[in-house]
Order: sequence, then C-alpha cells, then structure tokens
Amino acid sequence: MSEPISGEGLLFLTDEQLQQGIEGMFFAYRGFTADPDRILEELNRDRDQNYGRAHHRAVHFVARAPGTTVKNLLEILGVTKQSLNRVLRTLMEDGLVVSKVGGSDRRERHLFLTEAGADLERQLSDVQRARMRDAYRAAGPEAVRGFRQVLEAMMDKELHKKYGALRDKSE
Amino acid sequence: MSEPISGEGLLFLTDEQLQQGIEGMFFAYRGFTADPDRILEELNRDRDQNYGRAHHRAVHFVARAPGTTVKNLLEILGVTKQSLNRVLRTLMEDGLVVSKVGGSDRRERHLFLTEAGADLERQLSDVQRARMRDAYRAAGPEAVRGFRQVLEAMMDKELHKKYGALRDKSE
DNA sequence: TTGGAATGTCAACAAAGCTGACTTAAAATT
DNA sequence: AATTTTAAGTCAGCTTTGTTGACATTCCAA
Repeated sequence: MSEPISGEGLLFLTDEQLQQGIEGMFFAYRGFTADPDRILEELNRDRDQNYGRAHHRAVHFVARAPGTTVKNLLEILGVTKQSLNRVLRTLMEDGLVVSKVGGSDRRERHLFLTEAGADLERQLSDVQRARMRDAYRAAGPEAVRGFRQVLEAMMDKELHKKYGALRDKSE
Repeated sequence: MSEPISGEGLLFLTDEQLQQGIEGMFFAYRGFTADPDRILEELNRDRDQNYGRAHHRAVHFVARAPGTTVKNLLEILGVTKQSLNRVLRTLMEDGLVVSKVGGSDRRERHLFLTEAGADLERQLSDVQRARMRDAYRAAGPEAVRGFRQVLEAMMDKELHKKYGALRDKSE
C-alpha cells in the first residue's frame, strides 16, 4: 500500500481517505449529540412535554445570542417558522424562554432564556463541552487547529458569517 | 483579550473555544449533508416513494460493507429494526438493494446493492466526497490530520471498532 | 428437542420537519 | 394617506424517521 503523497499545498486524496472523512463525520456527530440526547431523555421520563434535539438547538442559540429575533433564529437553524414556533411555544409555556417586543421595531420578538432556561442550557452545554474538551485534549493543540480549519471549510460561509454578525450584535 | 496558553500537550481551553467547536460541528454537519439532501429532493420530484437521509445512510453502509447483515447495519446506524426495515423494504422494492440468505447461518440476510443501487450511491457519494475534498484542500494536509484525530476522539470507540471489523470482513 | 437468536411484520404513536392559507401588527414605501 | 412589505404567529394536514410492543417464522446450538 502506497502512502498518499502531499506536496506543498497540493493534496492527493484517495476516495478511500475521503470516505473515511465522511464516516468520521457521521460517527463523530453521533458522539457529539449522544450526551445531551441522554440528558433530555432522562428529563422527559417524569414530564408530560417531551424535549428533543430541536429544543436543545433553540435553547443553545438563544443562550449564545441573547435577545436575538425569531427571524434570525429561523435563518440559523434552517427550519420553517411553523416548526420553530412549535418548539418555542412549548419552551415559553414551560417558562424556559421569554420573548420581548422589540424596542426599535415592535414587530420583532427578542428571545431570552429565563433562569430555568439557562439552567437547562447549562446542563446540556456542560456535557457537550466536556466531550469536546476530552476530544481536544486527546488530539492535542495542533490537531484542534486543523479540526477547526476543516470544519470551517466544510460549512456554508454565508450562514456562518451571518451568525457571527448576530453574535457580535448581541454582546 | 489574552490568547489561550497551551504548554506541551496541556491545553487551556476556554468555554468560548469549546463552544465554537460545538457550533463548528453543527454548521459543518449541515454543509456535509446539504448536497446529498438536495440530490435526493430532486430525485423525489418525479417519484412516488420519497427517499431521505435514512435511505442515504443505508445505501452508504451497504456500499461500504457489501454483504453485511441486517443486524450489523442496525448496530452501525443505531436505529430500531422496525425503522431500518421500513427503509430497506422500500429500497428492495425499488430494486436498489437485494438481500441474500446467509450461507453458514440461514437466518441472516446479507445485503448488497444492485446496479441501480450502486448508481444512486455513487451520485450521493460523489457530491459528498467533492465537498470533503474541497474542505481538505482548503485546509491543507496538516489540518486534515488534526481533523481526523479530533473526530476519532469524539466518537464512540466501541462502535467504530466494530465497524472497522465489519469492513475488514466484507473485503 | 427445546431455548434463544435473527429476522420480519403489524399497529400505533411521537418528534420534527414540510406546505399552504390566513391573521395581526407594525414598518416602509409609494 | 394608502398600499405594500415584513415579522410573527396560527391552523390544518402531511411526510419522514424515529420509537414500543406484540407476535410469527426460521433455524442454530446446547
């Protein structure tokens, strides 16, 4: 078996190497979501309302960009407003999220976590960060840089820029 | 703003850095699945039966480990047999997948792609590999190594080992 | 020969996405 | 001032993809 050759900046990538990257993403994403999924499942045991990944995502991005509008959240999550609305409604009913009428534009609703919402977010965030931290530590700082670079190159640039702008505004 | 310090092998990871990793996974996974999703949507236009990500995953792993059993596929995909069965049934009805009764154990069904199945798989695989290739090229060989290392560290080790064993057998 | 494993199937349900049609309020534009 | 557009929300209905639970069949292995 001959090793793939990589000259300066030029990469000879076999289909097998790419395929392994693809499967790496698949398996890693599974690991990445496993811990929050488990926590939500446990929380759902007692309760009537069931929270899933959609709720996690909503709570995550509201935590990260407090005061963001529904419109913004829709763009980031890439779902329809009907779908998001169902999620937000339950979160608001349960007192985890509140919406405030916009100051300059009163059509807009700005979203915030309540204390209870922040608590849930922290629980989910903690385990996910722990997994990420362990992976980073195991791979080392050089690998982390590379990891970030490849992820960056794989995502939709427009969307990511938009999100970056949002986050800056919300601070 | 002070830069995070990283000594030899020791990483000081701020929550912000980890959070960015988490969001990197989220956005990158979206990009990662976007192209196959689009192709499937186009194919679904004309047809009666609709294929989605579940079908893509099934076809992908059958292509990668030809002759694998339903049991194995269940473990890899992490879904119930009822859920997988629904997907496999439509794929078999449409002549994309065939199952053969096991030689040594006749309870087992070994799965294979037909020519048509391999065609679909190739279509989906091509765009996904193209995206991966572009990302790899943009990030460079050093980054790719790091990327693979972090993914490796993030996934469930047992599952991945099991999958590796399967692939080896199927060759 | 019997127990258990592998597979498949039926029914019913839930989470989370979708489209389409519509309302309300407010901002923007003409 | 009137109209159009935008933001948000709602209702109804549908699809995909996951879940349980119950059950039948086949057939290997103890």
